Formats: sequence, structure tokens, C-alpha cells
Amino acid sequence: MARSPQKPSAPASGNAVTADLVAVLVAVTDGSPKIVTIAGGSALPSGPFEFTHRSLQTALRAWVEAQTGHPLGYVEQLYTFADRGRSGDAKSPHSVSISYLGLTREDRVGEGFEAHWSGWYDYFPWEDHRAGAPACLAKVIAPKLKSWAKAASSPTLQRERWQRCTITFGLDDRDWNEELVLQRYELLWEASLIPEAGRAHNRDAPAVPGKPMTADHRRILATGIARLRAKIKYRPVVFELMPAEFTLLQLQRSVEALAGRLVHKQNFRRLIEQQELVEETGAMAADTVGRPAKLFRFRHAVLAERAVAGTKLPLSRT
Amino acid sequence: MARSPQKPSAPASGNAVTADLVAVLVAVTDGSPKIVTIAGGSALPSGPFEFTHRSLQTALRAWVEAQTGHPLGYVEQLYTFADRGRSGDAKSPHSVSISYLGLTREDRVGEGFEAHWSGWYDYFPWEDHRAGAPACLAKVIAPKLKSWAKAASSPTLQRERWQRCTITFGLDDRDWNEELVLQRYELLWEASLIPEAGRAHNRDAPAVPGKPMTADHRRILATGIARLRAKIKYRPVVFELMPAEFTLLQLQRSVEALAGRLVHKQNFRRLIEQQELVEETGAMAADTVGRPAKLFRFRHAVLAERAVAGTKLPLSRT
DNA sequence: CCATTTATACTCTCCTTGAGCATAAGATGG
DNA sequence: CCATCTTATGCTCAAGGAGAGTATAAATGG
Repeated sequence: MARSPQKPSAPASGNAVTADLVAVLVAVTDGSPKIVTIAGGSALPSGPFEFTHRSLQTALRAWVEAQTGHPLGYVEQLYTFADRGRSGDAKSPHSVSISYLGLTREDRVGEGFEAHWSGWYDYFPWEDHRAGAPACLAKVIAPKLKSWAKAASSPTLQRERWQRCTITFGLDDRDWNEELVLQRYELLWEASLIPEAGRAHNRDAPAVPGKPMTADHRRILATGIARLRAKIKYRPVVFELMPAEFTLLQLQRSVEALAGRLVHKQNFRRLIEQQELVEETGAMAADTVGRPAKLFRFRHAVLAERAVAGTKLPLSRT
Repeated sequence: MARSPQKPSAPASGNAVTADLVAVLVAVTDGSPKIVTIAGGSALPSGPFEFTHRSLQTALRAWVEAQTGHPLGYVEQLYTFADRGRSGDAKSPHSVSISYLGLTREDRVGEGFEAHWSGWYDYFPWEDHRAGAPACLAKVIAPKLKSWAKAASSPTLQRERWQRCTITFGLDDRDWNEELVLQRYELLWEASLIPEAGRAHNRDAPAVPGKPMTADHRRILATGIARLRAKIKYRPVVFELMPAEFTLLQLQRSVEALAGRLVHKQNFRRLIEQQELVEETGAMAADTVGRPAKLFRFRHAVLAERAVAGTKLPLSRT
């Protein structure tokens, strides 16, 4: 509105910033979702963005591949944050952090790198509902949220706070919605139950189980998990996380690991097969207990279509 | 992985950039979706990001409000692009453009500003399917895409190209998917049918109908439209675009305007009412043709819940 | 051979969704 | 006043999909 269209990005003095890339690199190894971490699991891999690349995404790929020695499969931008001098120095340069979600396989990471894998539920214990609602939800989180809600100034506000809690955490017999990862994290933050918040407002509620991370990295991770949980339901991205051949149960376990909830086995197979996403390899799985399962591979021909047109995955409610 | 977690955003030399904000500001006025443009409709409003604000979003709000004199309703980040010196000078400072989607009402823009409103279908004539598939699709776009597909080097590639075209544009009796706005734009770009691409590979296919924009602004707009079309189906964001009181038909027309396709009237009402998103004001619409309609308003109490838990909107297939 | 574990094939019911029919309540023109 | 047009609004119906359960098959380890 005020700017001239002739020079839409003419450099304005004084708004130079530093651009950082932060990556949420996900893999699933026998039923547990993992992410690449550095510094003993306390931070996500991040690095400065150099303008030697054509785009942000190619920069990210190049940088990740240089670190892990293996190519990334699916890559997707998550969110861009602005941080005023994180080091506390108000005059320090400001930075913009551009976060990405990337999918790989654990075995792809080369040896001799600082990076290693951490289970993502270490950071979000309340997000894993595969064996039912985690104990910490009812025992720790719900009571602390309740007292936070009660600490609001008016009865109306109290009710609103508690309603938000019940919706996002599935309390009071509400359904658990596995996609609200970020909303849950932000609610906990608001209630001062997250160490990263660094506020001591609420003395009887200092922190909830779950490993903290540097700066806003856990928030970025929450964004990534939320995005992935939403995406697997309508885009065939699980593929990027699977080995070349797999059984339908392995596929199901991977989906369940990501979604943090169980799936009705028969319905899962029905959906997978009717969408013609996979085909039999002819071989059977070895070294299994029980009746051996057929091995499948993804039909890459269909992938192109589904990548744009969409897929479906069933996630049961109970 | 290589970086020390102690200083996750320590300023690296040589990666300083300029940060710009670009906004897709949407309103709907009697059935046409509009966006704020500058420079005679050839650019989206954009401005430098100053670090005087706590976050990118507050910066955007402040800046938009300063320009239009009115507050923004819903705001959502779209995508972050990196551009190496757009002016063509390889040594010019690089910039990062952070784009946002914002919802308002047309009447909210103050007088005396450079900004004005443009219909968004001016830029994407092929996206409006309310009166059936636009003529330009079959007459201009499909043939040009077909010859682009045929220009591929191998028969396999030719088939793949054409399959992409049929999927994204709903050709060959496929269903039209209104959410693939960005994919369609990128396909046209790839086929050199977009003037902004600035490539003359394809001599018999220079440009398709639709007003161009500066730099990658039309791509950003496509991103915004796609996001909004997807969002109205599961989040009650249409609200931000409606006046305080409205009839159900007006609401339906707004949804149709955004989605670019028609909705079954009775089913639309069924869904809206069963979700209890609206309530009667008691008054009736004046100055109408036909039987007068009840006026409704949004139930803000429900909004909080739906904002997180989701809504549904029907978009018929025929 | 039996218990256990997993694979795989069907079935059943409920709910949603798309779509159509019918009627009501106004305005307008003869 | 009536015919007709336009929009509003109520109701029904059929097809498909989603969730959940039953039954049977094929392996393993005692």
C-alpha cells in the first residue's frame, strides 16, 4: 500500500536479519517415531541459510545431506518465526528461523556425525495414546490445568479456560484429537507448565513430564508432529518412512506410531488395498511369529496421482 | 548437527538478509472475492519487517492497520520464499519474503490509501467454476497443456505430463478439485503459459488468460486462495468475511465465491444449522426478491470451540 | 495335538452425503 | 384476485463410507 511496486524488495535500511533453517527430521523404526537431535537431545538441527542455493528447500536438502550423508525424501516447510536476540542481548542481531519437516529412515544417517535419534514421545509423553490415554494426563496434566483454569479472574474466564482444556486434551469424556499437538503445547505454555516458558507464575504447577528443548525448538517439533499427523490422513507420505518392502502390519504400526493412536486392523487393510497404493512383491515376511504376512511395496505409478489427489487413512475413535 | 546448541542462532557472517512481509488480504463483497492490491492491481501489498514488534504476526497486523486504518480479523502465515536479488543484480542483497493470509471486509479499508480491491478471479479466471467450467479451460488452457505434454521427450513422459494436467485441471472427465489452485498455477508456469515465468520455450503457447503480477505475487496469491479454500471446509473462518448480520443465502454465496463452485442449498443449511454456528437475530432481511429470509448472526460462544475442533461445509460435486 | 499369534475374508449397522420433492411466503404484472 | 416468479424452508430417500465385530487360515513352540 505504501510501497512502490517497481522495487518491491528494495533493501530498507535497518531491517537486515539472519536467516536460520531448523529441521524436524522424522523416521519411524519398529513402531517408534524418532527425530534427529543434537546436543544430547536438547535441540533440533539448525544452521544458517546461505544464499548459494536456488531456494530455501534446496538449501535445506543440501545442508541435511551434508550432515547425514543421505538424501531426504519428502520435505515441507513448517513455519517461520522471528526471534529478537535470543541470547538476551537486546542489541544482538535479530533472526528469522524457517522450520522444515523432513522424512527419512533412521538407517540413512551416516556414522560419525553428531546427530542422533530421539523418540519424539520423550518430548511429548502425553501425545502417545496407543496404549490408551497416558497416565500422566489424568494424574498430572489434568489437575494442573484445572487449577490453572480456576486461577482465572472471573467465573466466565474460568469456564472458558477449562473448556479449552477439555477440548484440546480430550478431558471430561471428550474425544482425543491427535492433531491438536501444537494447541496442547501452547496451552501448557500459557499455563506455565512448560519449563521453556521460564515463568514462575504458577508455583504449584512447575512443569509437566516431557523433556524440554532449547529456545522454541519443542514448539517447532510440536508443529511438525501436528503437520505430519494431519498429512498422513490425506496424502501418501508414510511411504517415505517405510523400507522398500514391508507387511501391512508394519505399515499400520508406522501410521499408529505417528498418529499416537490405534487403528482397526481390518479397516486399515481395506482402505489401503482399495486405494491400490501397494502391490504384493510375491515374497512373504520371514522371522515372524504367527501366520506369515505377504510383503508389499508401494506402487510408485499411483503415487504421482495420490500425491496431488489425496489418500485416506482410518484412525479409529476408541 | 554441526552447530553448537549453545548458540543456536549465533550470527554467521555473510548470511544477513532482508525480511519482507507480503499480505493476501481477502474480503467478499456480494459474491465476489476480492484482494487488496497496489500499483493498479499488479502487486500485493508488501513492506519491510521491522524488529520493533514482538512477532511477525503483530508486525503484520500493525503494518496493515496503519495502511488501511482498520484491524485485521483472522491472520495466518502462508509461506516463506527466498529470492536472490530480484532486481537481476546478482550482488544485491538477498531477501526473504514471509507471506500472510488475512481476512477482512471490504468496507473496512479507509479512504485516501493507495490500496484498492481487485477481484481475485481476474488473476485466475480458470478458478471460477460457479457457472460451470469456464470457457477458457476447454478452449485455451486444455489445448495448450496438451501440446505441452506432447512436447515431452519420451512417450512415457508425455503420458505423465498429460496425467498431471488431467488431475490438476479436472480434464478428461475427472472431477474438478478446487483446492489445487497452487498446483494448477505451478503447472501452467512449468508449461511456460504464465507471463511471469519469462521463458519463451513454448512459442505457440504464450500466456493463458489472467492478469499477471509483479515477481512471484501471483504465486503467493494462489497459495492464499488454496489455503482459504481448504480452510473454510473445516474451520469457521468465513465468519471473518461476513457482516454482523446476514441471511443463510448470503453466507452460502460467500462460501461459493471463495470455493469457486456451487453448493446444494438445502444441504448447506442443514450443515450450518446442525453445527449451531449461527442463531437467528429475530429480524428479517429487507429489500429482497422472493420470500424474505431470516437474519442470522454467528454464535461467538461456539466459535471458540469450533476454531479448534473444526466445522464442515458441503461442496457439491456437480 | 494344542495354545498362541498373526493374517485375511466377510458381514452388519449407523451415519453422512448428495440429491430431489414439496410447500411457504413474499413481490409483480395482468 | 390470480398467475407466475423468486427465494425460503421442511422433509425424504438412496448410496456409500466408516466403525466395529465374527470367522477362518496359517504359521510357531511347547
